[in-house]
Amino acid sequence: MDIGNPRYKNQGIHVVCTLFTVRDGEVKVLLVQRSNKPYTDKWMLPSGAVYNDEDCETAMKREMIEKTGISGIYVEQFHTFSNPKRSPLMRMIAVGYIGIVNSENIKIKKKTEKTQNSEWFNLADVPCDLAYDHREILLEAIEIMKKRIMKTPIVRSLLPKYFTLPELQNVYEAILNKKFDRRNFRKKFLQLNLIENTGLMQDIKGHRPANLYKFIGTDEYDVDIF
Amino acid sequence: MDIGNPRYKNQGIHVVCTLFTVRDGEVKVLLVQRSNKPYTDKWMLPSGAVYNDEDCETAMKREMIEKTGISGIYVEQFHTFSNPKRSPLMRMIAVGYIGIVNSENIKIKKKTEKTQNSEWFNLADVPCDLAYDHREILLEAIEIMKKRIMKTPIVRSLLPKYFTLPELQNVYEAILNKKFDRRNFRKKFLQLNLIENTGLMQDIKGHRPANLYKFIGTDEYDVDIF
DNA sequence: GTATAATGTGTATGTAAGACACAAAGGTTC
DNA sequence: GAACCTTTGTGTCTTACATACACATTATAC
Repeated sequence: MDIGNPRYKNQGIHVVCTLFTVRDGEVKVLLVQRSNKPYTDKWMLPSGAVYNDEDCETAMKREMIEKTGISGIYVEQFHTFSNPKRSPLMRMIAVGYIGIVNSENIKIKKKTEKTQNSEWFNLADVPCDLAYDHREILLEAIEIMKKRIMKTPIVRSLLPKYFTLPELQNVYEAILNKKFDRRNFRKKFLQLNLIENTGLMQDIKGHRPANLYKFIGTDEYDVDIF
Repeated sequence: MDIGNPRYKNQGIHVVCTLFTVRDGEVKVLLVQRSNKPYTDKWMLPSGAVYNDEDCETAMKREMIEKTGISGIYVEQFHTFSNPKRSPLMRMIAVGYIGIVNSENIKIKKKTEKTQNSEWFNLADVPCDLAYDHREILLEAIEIMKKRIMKTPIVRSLLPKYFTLPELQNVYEAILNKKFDRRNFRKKFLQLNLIENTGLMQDIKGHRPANLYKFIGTDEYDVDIF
């Protein structure tokens, strides 16, 4: 192999993470605000270079810790973006990941070496002029997340360890932006055998408390609190 | 951005194509045999470097023409492989694509600048010691192809312009390695509204000829005959 | 104890999937 | 041309799943 061939010299590999959460019935995505050139002050999806001794998933998790302080997230690769003009600096492709977390107990870093701020944005409030091609990446991630939400364990990490069926239903309704019949939703989800009733009750005032459920099996996707 | 940082210097981007076909009721994959180091004489999936002025899909199609002479194929990205040790030469990630073609009328190049041979292999006959991590890539591609075969237009390119329903069923049976009931298969496929009866009849001797069908809509995935 | 606010439950209907057997078309053979 | 061979083409019944829909229950607040 002709490593120095100018046709494919100076290529770079980035990872980019679209991290979603649901709070107050709204789907939100985590963005960070740049402090450096290019795209100074623009918002972007958390992203960064892959080191030569890492695979992309490892790099993505390291970047998330460095730029946002969030660790232990479950992510899935969804698409690799390779438009040759996507970065003005150099030839850079981006391997895209999707993640979902329960943001209730997560404190995000606001300021880091390369970022001046970080925020959860409602999808409707995301600025149009994200850095690089991150708007395109985000739009594709939203579509794919909707498709996967019914098919992969991605939703586990959105809920606390114990949750009620109405809470679960609210999450699906927020993400898919549609309403479900309560009886049908419960019937369908329960027969999937993914969750079980703990026998515990929700601690709430003002109305009948709901049963608490938990996902059957692993707790491997628990999110560490930073 | 610190372009010269040794932590992410000298990275390379490859594309790799798992091109399937079905012939004589068997699923086959196209492999090429290397002539250069490393992995001299080993078989591999067609693959190559992405140039700095191309996106990955363009590079993949160019590589296929250069290494196999096959053009005009429809492909879908499926996964990016990034194990830091996957290439012994340098840090190299591979963006993986899946394609399917009707190989009946395709003549493949046998010898090129970097390859000494190319062949369609039955899946059971693929050598275990493919170059790089191509065995792993192939195994993942097979799984994903099986899932997508029912959901994307990928199967269009496997059949000639006009085909019979039994031919279509044979293709699905070969790929999924299971038998379908003829009546149920026809009922299901016809109600998808993807194909239409042309009114023409198959030209065959020895038994009742079948109706010829065609895919509704575009011919955009026609494969050029080289 | 009465009102309020949410949870929890069963049935009936429509739609898609899966199992299953025989007639029809064309060619070949005698 | 009659009988036979090979493959295509077709309908119904059963089962599972998706959808539509209304009322009783549990707790708190007043």
